[in-house]
Amino acid sequence: MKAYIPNLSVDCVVFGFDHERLNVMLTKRELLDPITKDVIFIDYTVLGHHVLEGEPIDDAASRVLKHRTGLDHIYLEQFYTFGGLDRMSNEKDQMWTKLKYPMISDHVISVGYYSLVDSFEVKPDDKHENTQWFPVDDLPALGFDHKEMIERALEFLQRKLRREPIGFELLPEKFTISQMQKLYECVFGAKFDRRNFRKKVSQMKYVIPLDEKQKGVAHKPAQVFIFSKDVYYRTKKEKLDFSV
Amino acid sequence: MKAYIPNLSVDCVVFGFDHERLNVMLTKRELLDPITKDVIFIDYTVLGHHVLEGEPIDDAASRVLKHRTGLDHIYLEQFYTFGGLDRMSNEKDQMWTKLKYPMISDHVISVGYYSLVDSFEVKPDDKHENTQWFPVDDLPALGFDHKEMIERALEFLQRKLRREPIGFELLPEKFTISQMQKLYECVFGAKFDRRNFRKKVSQMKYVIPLDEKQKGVAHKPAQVFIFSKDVYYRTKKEKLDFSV
DNA sequence: TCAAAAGTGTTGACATTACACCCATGT
DNA sequence: ACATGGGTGTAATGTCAACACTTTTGA
Repeated sequence: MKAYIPNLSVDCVVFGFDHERLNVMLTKRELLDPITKDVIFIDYTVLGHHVLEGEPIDDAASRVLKHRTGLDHIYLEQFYTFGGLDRMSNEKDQMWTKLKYPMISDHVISVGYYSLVDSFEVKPDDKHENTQWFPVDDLPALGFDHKEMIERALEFLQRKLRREPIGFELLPEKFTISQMQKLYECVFGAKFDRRNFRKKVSQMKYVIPLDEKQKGVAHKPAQVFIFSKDVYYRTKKEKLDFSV
Repeated sequence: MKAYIPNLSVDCVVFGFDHERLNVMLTKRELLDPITKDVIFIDYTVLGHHVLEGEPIDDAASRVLKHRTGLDHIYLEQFYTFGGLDRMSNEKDQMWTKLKYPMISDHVISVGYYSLVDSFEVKPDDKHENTQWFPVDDLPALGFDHKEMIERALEFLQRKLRREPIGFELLPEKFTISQMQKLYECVFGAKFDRRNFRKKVSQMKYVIPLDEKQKGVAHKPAQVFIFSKDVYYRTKKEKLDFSV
């Protein structure tokens, strides 16, 4: 077991989509009085851990994800590094740190990553105790600066999704246009016109219809699509317009 | 004098515009054989330094800038954190580190910032020895992973400039549309149509014409403009289109 | 008077928006 | 048979790209 770098951690904001809402995976943090065993506070944090000596930070982020969710080889991207002094300055965070990690510096820099998964692949009640999904627009009390961290991750995701087809990481392999539209609406917090959305999607050559329809739904079954990374990379070209 | 955090540094990619090209400020790094005093190698690095204990990383970046250029209160934004193991793996970087900073870990995480200044405000031959401007499209040999760092900073700058009017940080307070166009062309590495560019600029309410013309130029003198941050913030609104 | 950059409008192609009706399925 | 979401086209508007000539100054 290698030693931790005392003032460097990674935090992963794991986004999941359940075809209704955009969710974030959070871990319960419960501080008990060491003597009376009373609950001092309960709140939640994103998944994080200290970086090990000699460990590349990207690997540290993968390690955290793997360890806390069992997931491997999923979309993971660094978005921002949080290094203010105030990030641990709440009273409860101070207590938590002193009681649980007395050897850790009170100035921890944290490299923020975000990750995209299909919510259905990670069940909230799995063996991963104390870890569950919360809708991004209805978050519980959060520890440290994790509220800001989630907001920033979401902005980053929005900007990225405007430029690149990463939304498919949040969808099952086979999906319908409606599911895709719902996803975009959740991420951007906006409504889109159904016909215009479909028009746009039909111009994306890398969203490919299958010879397959939805089954078991009480309405006209929808066409099923897959995303082809391959076609995407072969057909993409840079746009050079500048705006604002 | 506070202690450094041994494996955490900040690096600032300082961009400057001299109305001809986009430049980066680099420091000469010269390694001499400790016995024979022969030059072992010469190359350049961006401006960086270790973070101090208890110092917010944004402050560390400002400190580096102030110390190395004398500049204060200039545009400064974090863009990416570099934390691979290979960033110091070149033989020359290893030698440099062993000879100059033997106490430093060989796994240093570096938070990358970029900064925007008007090149004319920082003269390359100032008292800031060993620091000079290089065109981004004609860089010398660079130490560590600083080539990748500059490329990434430039991409980041491009994306930011598409969204927000930060180009004015690279221009003098009063500027002409041609200077502005040249800047955009340098940053994006593209040519724009003069009339279309002017049309676009004239829609930007925050680019305000002065009652003033260029002087001493051997052609029709150009209208002079200023940028109003104020007007920008009052008139901006989010765009919600998603592309690709 | 010449060289050099400033300034100015129109057109066609394309993308974006707004909008209403019929279809296939399960219950 | 009905409720539910699936699927489709057009017209109006806005945005982008391409393009050539006249003006003002200093040398």
